[in-house]
Amino acid sequence: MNMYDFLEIEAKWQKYWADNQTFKAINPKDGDKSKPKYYALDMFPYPSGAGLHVGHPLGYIASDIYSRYKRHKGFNVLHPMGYDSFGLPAEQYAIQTGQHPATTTLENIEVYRAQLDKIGFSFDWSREVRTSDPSYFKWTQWIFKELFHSWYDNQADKARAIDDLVAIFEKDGTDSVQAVCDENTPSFTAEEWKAFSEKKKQEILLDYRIAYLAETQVNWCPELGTVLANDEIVNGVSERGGHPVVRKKMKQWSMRITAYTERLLQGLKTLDWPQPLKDFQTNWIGKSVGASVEFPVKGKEDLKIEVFTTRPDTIYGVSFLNLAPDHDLVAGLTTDTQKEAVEEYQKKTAAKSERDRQANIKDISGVFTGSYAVHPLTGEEVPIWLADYVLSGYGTGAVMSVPCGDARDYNFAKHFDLPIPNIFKDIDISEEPHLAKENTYIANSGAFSDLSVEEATKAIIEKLKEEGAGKAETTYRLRDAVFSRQRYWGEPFPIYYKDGIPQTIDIKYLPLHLPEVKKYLPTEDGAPPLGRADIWAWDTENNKVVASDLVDDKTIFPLELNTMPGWAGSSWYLFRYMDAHNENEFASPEALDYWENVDLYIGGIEHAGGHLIYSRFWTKFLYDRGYLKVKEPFQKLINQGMILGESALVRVLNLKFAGTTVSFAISASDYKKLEQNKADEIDLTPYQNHSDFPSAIKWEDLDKSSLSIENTRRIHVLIDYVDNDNILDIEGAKAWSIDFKEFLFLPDADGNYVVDREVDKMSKSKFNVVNPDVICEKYGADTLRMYEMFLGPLEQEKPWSTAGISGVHGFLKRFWRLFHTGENGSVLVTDKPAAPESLKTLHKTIKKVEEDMDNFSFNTSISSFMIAVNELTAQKCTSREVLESLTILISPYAPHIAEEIWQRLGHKESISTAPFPVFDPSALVEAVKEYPISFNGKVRFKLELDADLSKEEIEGIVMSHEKTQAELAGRTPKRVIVVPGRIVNIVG
RNA sequence: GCCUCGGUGGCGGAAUUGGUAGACGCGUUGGAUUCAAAAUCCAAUUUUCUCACGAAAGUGUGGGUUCGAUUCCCACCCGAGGUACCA
Repeated sequence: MNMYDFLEIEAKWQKYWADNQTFKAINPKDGDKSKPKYYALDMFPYPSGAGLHVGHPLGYIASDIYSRYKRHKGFNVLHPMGYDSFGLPAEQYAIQTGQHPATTTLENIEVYRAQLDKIGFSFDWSREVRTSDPSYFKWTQWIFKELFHSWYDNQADKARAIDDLVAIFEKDGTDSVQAVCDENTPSFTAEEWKAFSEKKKQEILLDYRIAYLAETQVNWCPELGTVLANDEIVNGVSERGGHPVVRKKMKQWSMRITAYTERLLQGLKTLDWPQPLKDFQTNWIGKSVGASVEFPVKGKEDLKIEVFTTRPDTIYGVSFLNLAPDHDLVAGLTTDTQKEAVEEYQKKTAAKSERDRQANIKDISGVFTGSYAVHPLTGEEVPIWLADYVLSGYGTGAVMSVPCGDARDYNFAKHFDLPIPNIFKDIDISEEPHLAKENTYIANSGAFSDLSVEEATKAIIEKLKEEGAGKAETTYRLRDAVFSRQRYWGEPFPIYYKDGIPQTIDIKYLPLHLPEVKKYLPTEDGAPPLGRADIWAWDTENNKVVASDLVDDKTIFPLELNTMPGWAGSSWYLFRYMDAHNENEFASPEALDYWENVDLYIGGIEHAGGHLIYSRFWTKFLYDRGYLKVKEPFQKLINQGMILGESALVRVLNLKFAGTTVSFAISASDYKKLEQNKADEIDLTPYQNHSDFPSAIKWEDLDKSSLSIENTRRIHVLIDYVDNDNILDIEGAKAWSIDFKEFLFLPDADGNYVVDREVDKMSKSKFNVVNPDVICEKYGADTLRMYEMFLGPLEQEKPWSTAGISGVHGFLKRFWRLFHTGENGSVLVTDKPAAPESLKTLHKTIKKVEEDMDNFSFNTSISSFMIAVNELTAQKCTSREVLESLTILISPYAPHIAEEIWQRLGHKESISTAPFPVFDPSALVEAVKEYPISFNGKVRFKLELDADLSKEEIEGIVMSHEKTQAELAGRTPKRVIVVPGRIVNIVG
């Protein structure tokens, strides 16, 4: 009786929390900030059809523990959850089945919710958001409109309303404007501006808008029928599905994120993010500081080659120029004698895929154009070459080659026997180039000789400026973000086209709902799926969507057919949670002011280049336009490590006989021999004598060539059929899957078949997925929560293994029993003062748990809980004070059992309202009383002391102690080192 | 190549302003309880030598600083992840 019945307890409290809205966060009235706020957020999931496995909740459990801890600490905690519910898988499924993506998405969300609920999270579900919900994407469309109606003013270094720009144009034309805009934007006077037609004006403004429409080179994926962002492409193929991607020019919506490069970079310094993630974003933005330099072409004075360099100090070391093979000027530079070679080289490079170029990174190739450039400072002639290591997409697509100071230039010069002038003082470059900048002085550089690298950089840029041959310049790798997707299941743009010019739809008429289509594929002539919609035109008189064939381009106009990318909805969702049901604003200023930004954000590292950059961009934009008071969305961020699955593999060898094949499940040693091409060492008698070997097949017919690694494969088997010694339950596996039925298993001498084990991402195809529901049913959610934390540090990748779970489960049982020491297992607590040793146990645990919380080191807290429960059990502690405090400490980790015990102790309120116990150092005084003493680092003995004494006091006691005196034997020590609470060393 | 993180028992992992390395858990071994099993409890468990008392070595390798180094410094080895002809 009174057993720890976790199933009943957990169901009971999950219902209680839901019924009582225990975790509903309140937005205080009138901006009352007397209670400090804390915003803990998880990266919201895309609800896929596969449901959750034990890896998914890891981060949620961590943020939940921290949220519960913060509630105990008196914070007003916002801890919401929602779904990133627009996305490709639902659309692919719709294409295959014809089912509307909204339907499947809804079903998946229900499965997710049921699974999440079983784990006992303290989410405030009243604030749930779904990016595909019209009440949500209304505001995504609104933000797009704001981006469309904004431009970036470099002088103010912020985004401003486009109306401001129009006013400036009307007053001064382009003269006083310093904006981030398209390269070929024309200059004009105020008069010229006023004279422009409305269409012309709109076209010009489009060059300035932050959300703009432009003909851009995009990554087109024919297989998926859509463009992809750079971060959606991995190794030249699409991240999803692995389809090939080609470059193509298309008219696309883009986001002028490049306006924010510097601020995105600077902002990183203010964030408490993991270093690898910051480094990733720094590289992704890819800032290079240097100079652009113009090299006139000899004999063609109108032609100038602009190069970008980060090392202007080395300009006297230039011995040739290198252009990208597809550089615009190549045709004009090539002489007749070199024409054939150049064209062949261009063809060769163009044919190389991204992959080939990466694979052949060591191959040096290039071709001379026949032309020469004139060095802007020395006037010397330098040959112009083409090389495929120069990329047209970066910088100016041309480099000044300084072989003595750059590895690629050096190798190139050696390979083609070009001169390698040395411009470094006292440095030998005969074997390798000199790349370092530190302690380096320039030589053979005219007036700049003897300057340090740093001095020379400045002086040479100055000189180039004087000569009109160059200027200081900074380039970035980050490009503007393509914002159009040729998909159905995404946010429609609030845009229609009048005379080819995009117009926005007023907020009053938003959201613009997705139209119904019969098929979710692109149209036959290549338009996006929305091109199939019968009702998809905008009636400007009645302000509503009408049938597409009514378009007359007078009052009824075509609507945008593209939809927004996945990152649109996820870039601002953190703000919607603050005021999730606001129908008039994306969130009220009061709510935004109160909750500010996310204090703790937990999620995977895979969003480093996408979501986490875009959402910083939008936050800064909304800040510029006065909607937000914060400049960054996520103050602290933790990347939780993935939980991996352990999979088991059976090695199968297909032996071919005349006309048929027999599949053997072979031993690891035979497999290894095949791998090492030592097939002749394999003993074939067990194969031949296998009891199930078909009698109809003659062994003499064996095709010897089938004894090779090519005829093997490894097949995943459900891990449940494998024991701790990796021995396979052959009968079980055969009954489980039809594949295994036909294999002839070759057991070892002891009759066991041993499988290979591998640790890998959890996936259905590997049969290594562990479902949290199963764990909850067998051990309970509290055990699952604690065990996931106990596996190891949060940030670390770790394999899931059910082996250790009994330890945590056993702890919860002992915790339960600690209270049920009364007659017949009833709860027994007393109000008598607690024993000092019990107080010691308690306060040492409080201290440790608080420290662990500060460090997000949840795994070590669990160890101290285990120690505490063991000690208190041994002490037969029944003190209410001690046991209640301990329950509060444990409750963030194991909330269900804590609530149940809390109630059994006579409390009416949820334990989540209880204050966190206060640490009392005096309870620990006795705990630290042993000081080992050493003399000359050799002799040591222990001395019992009281704690909380000063160094001097301890030293006095130590020195006068008889043991010390005996040890010293009349000698005087040189030094006595005292570390309070630790150790005492006496140095002779 | 570069960047980042890491390397501690049979396993997951503790321990950092330098202070008794191996907490806690798993596993293993032995024992108690039981007719038996499950469950529970107790004890041992870094390695080597020793019947034992005990001794020595020991945190990837080699050096260094220090009375004292898993921790700090230098050089190297190995592993994981990321990234790249980025000028």
